[in-house]
Amino acid sequence: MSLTHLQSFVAVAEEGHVGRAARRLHLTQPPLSRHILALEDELGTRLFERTPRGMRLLPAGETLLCHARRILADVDTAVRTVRNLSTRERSTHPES
Amino acid sequence: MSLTHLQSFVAVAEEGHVGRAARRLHLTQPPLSRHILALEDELGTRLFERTPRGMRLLPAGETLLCHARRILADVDTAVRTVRNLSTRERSTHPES
DNA sequence: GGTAGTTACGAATTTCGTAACAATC
DNA sequence: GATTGTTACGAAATTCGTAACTACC
Repeated sequence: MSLTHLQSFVAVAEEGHVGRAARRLHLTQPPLSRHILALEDELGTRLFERTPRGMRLLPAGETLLCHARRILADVDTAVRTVRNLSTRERSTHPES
Repeated sequence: MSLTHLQSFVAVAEEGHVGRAARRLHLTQPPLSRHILALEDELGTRLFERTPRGMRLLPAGETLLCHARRILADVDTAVRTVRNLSTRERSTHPES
């Protein structure tokens, strides 16, 4: 499980389409498809139903989507918090 | 930023020592040291103070530690939730 | 035949571990 | 000189993209 896999998963879930999600992520279809397959393999269950139109979330996928969004948002918050903290520290106590 | 980097960070923070953290993670010191340096580089700030005894958390590191623990716990929960869900599904609706 | 996802496979990138280095007691 | 973290660098593993394949209308 990696953040890259989770980002890929959310993009495919939101687009319902590997091709569009790949464009959105500036990737090609095959690696993105592999991310989803790896995730399904690791979790031991299918996350999407493959339809002729694209990908539709299955119940396990719906559940993962909630968790994935929260995790990715928390990572974003963590990065921005620590960055802001260090910026403020630098402007308050300049060292040079 | 990757989950591997966050795991490495938490281990070093808890052990206060790259060598011990490396043993705990079944890794050698250099890659682990690089994980911390990469994290510090990405966040634009030092996370640890290097002492002759080992590594001591700086304020930015304390902040990140809270976020990192929560993120890693959420990932663990997500994996276990989806896995349990699929196991229950399989025993309730056997397909073969 | 067009649209979708997947597999094969070689190239590029990343990440690892050994060895050597630097710094502090 | 012993203990700590870091840098150099070649080897191993991962991940990418192109091309070819499969499946469904």
